[in-house]
Amino acid sequence: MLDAAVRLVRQKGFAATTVDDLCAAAGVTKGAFFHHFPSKDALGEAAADYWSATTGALFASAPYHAHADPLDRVLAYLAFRRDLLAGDVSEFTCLVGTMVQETHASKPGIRDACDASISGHAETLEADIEAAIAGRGLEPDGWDAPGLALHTQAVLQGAFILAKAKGNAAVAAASIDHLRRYIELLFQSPGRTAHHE
Amino acid sequence: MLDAAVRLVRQKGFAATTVDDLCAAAGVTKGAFFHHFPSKDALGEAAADYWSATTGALFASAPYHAHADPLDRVLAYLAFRRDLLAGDVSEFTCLVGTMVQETHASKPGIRDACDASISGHAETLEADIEAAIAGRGLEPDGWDAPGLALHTQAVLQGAFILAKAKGNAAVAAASIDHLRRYIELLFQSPGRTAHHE
DNA sequence: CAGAACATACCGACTGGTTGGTATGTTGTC
DNA sequence: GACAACATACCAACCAGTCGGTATGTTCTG
Repeated sequence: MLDAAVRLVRQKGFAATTVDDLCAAAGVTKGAFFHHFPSKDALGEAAADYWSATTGALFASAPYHAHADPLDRVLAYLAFRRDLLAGDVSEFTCLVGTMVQETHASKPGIRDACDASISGHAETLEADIEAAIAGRGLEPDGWDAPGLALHTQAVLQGAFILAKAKGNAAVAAASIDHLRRYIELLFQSPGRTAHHE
Repeated sequence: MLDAAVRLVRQKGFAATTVDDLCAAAGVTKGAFFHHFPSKDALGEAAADYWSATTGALFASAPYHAHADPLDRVLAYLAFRRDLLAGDVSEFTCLVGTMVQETHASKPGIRDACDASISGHAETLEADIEAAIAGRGLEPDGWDAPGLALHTQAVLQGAFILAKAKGNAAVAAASIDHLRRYIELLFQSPGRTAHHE
């Protein structure tokens, strides 16, 4: 049922997804729906939490953590995100990024659940960024690890919007490449030679 | 009427904005609405076009074009975008970015109008980026001016999503700062000293 | 210039279908 | 038989869109 919600909301948005749609897609009746969720909004929050849990598990078990160097882990994370851009647009875009656009002003519960999902995911990057900063003796001027972690999420969310507008993943991949280039440049101490690309 | 549409859709999204809402906000009757627009979807397309026109005029007359150096114009554009992050979230976020999320799969007309708005705006940056590349004798490796222009729009759109999730503009400003830093690093030839910041 | 014929802009009650939600069964299980 | 997990039937509110009608031009014709 939550899977159906994720699928439909990613395709049509939250407001345009009706409870009847949801029930039909999940193969349950309306009675069952309202047995489990007190309202459609509650389903929205539950879907956001479910999204946090499933994507959290996906990223926790992803191979990019294996790299010894923390910066390599961050760059491998981006490569992993890039590899996920496959299939139809609605299959790789972000549920909570979509929902928060519609609900940010009118449904605080859903908005907060979406924020928790995005911010929580960003936090999983902070330790690696922090370690990369410390490991290279960098002294960031005007930025820090939490801020850079959030910026990566902003780039990804924006990449999804462009992909939706253009109907293809290529433009999103290009933005991720720019983000990778940025991080490489950031962590290139002034005197060092460029990374091999 | 189009102003009311922009305001309401930015607040609630396209699907959640009803024609009656629109009429009440614009002070017109339903008869008048359907006299001017054959359908709600047509209003959506018209609103996207109106958005292209009004934002186009805003940016065309903005002061950032005055700089002599093309790279300075690009950086001043970003400073201008940063300055626009004032007031309520729904007052500085992007209409077409919001609409395309909901309509990309089901309403091709609106999606294309949104794409035209974003892509058209990105194109206004291309000449300056191109001139900055040429003026510095840069030989971009793996990127070009149109791609970087689109990336700026991705960052801005993503910044808006984070601002909506967190309910404040600060996180969006931070992402624009990262983008500015990226562009500064990109245009810093390997041997040159860093820009004053 | 008078007046018929037509066009445009608008009104608001109405409609058929849809919406989120409820009230009341029925079924399976401990 | 008690209680959770459903199913069915239903409702009032709401939705986009329609339709008959009006008021105000505009154009054409003699």
